[in-house]
Formats: sequence, structure tokens, C-alpha cells
Amino acid sequence: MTVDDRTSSDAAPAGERSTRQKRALARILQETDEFRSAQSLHAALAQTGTRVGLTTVYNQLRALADSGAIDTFRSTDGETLYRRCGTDEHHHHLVCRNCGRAVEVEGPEVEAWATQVARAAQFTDVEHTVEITGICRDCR
Amino acid sequence: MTVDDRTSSDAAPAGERSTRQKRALARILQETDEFRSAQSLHAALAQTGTRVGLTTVYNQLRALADSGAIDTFRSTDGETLYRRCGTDEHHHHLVCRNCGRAVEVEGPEVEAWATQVARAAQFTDVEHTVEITGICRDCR
DNA sequence: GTTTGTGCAAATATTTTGCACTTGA
DNA sequence: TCAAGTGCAAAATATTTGCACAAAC
Repeated sequence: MTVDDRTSSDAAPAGERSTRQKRALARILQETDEFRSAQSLHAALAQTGTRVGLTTVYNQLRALADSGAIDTFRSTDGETLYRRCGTDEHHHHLVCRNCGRAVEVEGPEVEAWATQVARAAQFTDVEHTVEITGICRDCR
Repeated sequence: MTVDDRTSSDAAPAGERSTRQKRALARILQETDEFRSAQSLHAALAQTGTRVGLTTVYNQLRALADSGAIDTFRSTDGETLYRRCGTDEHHHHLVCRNCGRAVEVEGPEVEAWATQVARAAQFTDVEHTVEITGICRDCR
């Protein structure tokens, strides 16, 4: 209940309400390009003086992920990591296993390959997941 | 006690013992090339009449994974899946979402692409996972 | 005033750990 | 023998859910 931030881009669709918690989470997600866990985001919110329940953070992240507003990624530690994506287009991520920094990558070849492979095996409704992980330059 | 100390000639570092449980797990892993959860493997063992504790299954899977004998993958459900492939060579799977049937596929283009993408971003220790899913012909 | 959203506490689910007991070599 | 291996019970971790209450519209 600190700063009055009834901001900017909330073009809330019908039935969706704008709350202090939602705005705070959206702001935090906007500020970083790394994949972050729900716990991490929750802690970050607390540090900025914005108290948001952990349950609410999970609730919202799931809602955002379901609507496609953010991407999810599962770390090797078993945590689900979230990140706001720059584009709605299909793409993949190159993620640093150490710091979580992500680079968005495109792979026309991969898309084509996946489609072709599936067709050859007579599979339909094809979906694919590609996860590339490594250690980024700063973490070496 | 006059101990005859002829130690220090430890040439057998891996004092690994063969047990009924280890053999059973190895056999199950050998039988499939699909990713399977610890719970699934535990259940499969039970069905063949081989009682192995869940803890032991986890213990062994982790040991095998650490030694590089099997690969691990995290599903979207949050489970860790394990697989033992016939070769050490890298390959991927095309899995039917309905019946679970899996087809092994190779993708030299994908390997090359992933490597190149990672190098361009100056990432090291690169790993990648590709999962293609769809509905197979028999399930249409 | 009604409906959506929040968040505490408790429940689930997966995996790990403490520790006494087995067993292979 | 005796350390490696096993497995029950309980802990640790991550996420979900029940539900009373608050806030948005």
C-alpha cells in the first residue's frame, strides 16, 4: 500500500480484475529477462516492500502461463521457472544452468525437422519441446 | 590383534556389489527406451513379482544417473524421468501422447543447430533435450 | 452486492535422509 | 567378517487446494 501504481497497460479483459498483487508481479516480470522461480519472485516482491502471498504468486504465475503470457521452464533442481517472453511466436530458449539467464533462439531447421520426422512416422497433432542449457560466459 | 596390514593396494575402487535389486532394475531399464519415472519403474518391478523398495529405486537411479549410465529428463508434471539407451549415442524420441509408444529418431541437423546456437551465445557445457510428441497412427 | 482475488493453513506429491538391518564377497 | 546395499519411516521441497475473508467493479 505504498506507491499508487494503477498503471499503464492494464487492458484487462472482461472478468479480470486489476489488483495490487497482479500489478506488482507484472512489474517484476517486466524487469528481468531471466527465468525465475515462484519463490524467487515472491522474495523479490517482499524486498520491494510489496507483500504478496506465496499462494497468490503461484496462482498468478499459473494463470499467466496458461494464457501464454509467460513461458515456463523446469530446472534440474525440480523448480518451475517463469519468464515473460518478448514475442508470441514459437521459439525456444538457451538457458544458463547457473544463473538462469535466457536467450531466445529461433530454429526454423528444428521446426522443419520435427514436422518431417513426425510425418514420416505417421504421427499427427505434433508438438515439440527443445531445451538447450549451458553455462553462460559470465558464469564461467 | 596383530593385524596384517596389507592395505594400500586398493586396486578395486568401485567396490560395487551385485544385488537382486540392482539386477532387476537394470533389466527393466534395458527393456525400454522410453523415459520412465522412478514410481513407474518401481511399479513395473512389483508387477514382475520383484519386490524392491522405492527408496532403493531412487538410490540406484540417482547413482546410475551420476555415473552417466542413464539420462534424466524432467517432465512437465514435475517428475524426473530416466532412460537407458542402447548406445551412448545421442538421439531423441517421438512419443505418442495417447499410447506412449516411442520411436527413436536421430537428428544430426538438430545437434548441429544446438551446438552452433550455443556457441554463438558463448555458452559452454551445452546440453539439450528434444521431445516430440503426437498421436500415432493406431491411436487416430 | 456480487463476483473475483487473496492468502493462511493444510494437503499432495516427489525425492531425500536417518538409521537399523541384510547380504554379498 | 564387514562394508556396501536395502528399505521403513520421517523429513525436506515444491506446488496445490480448501475456505474464510477482502477488494474490485
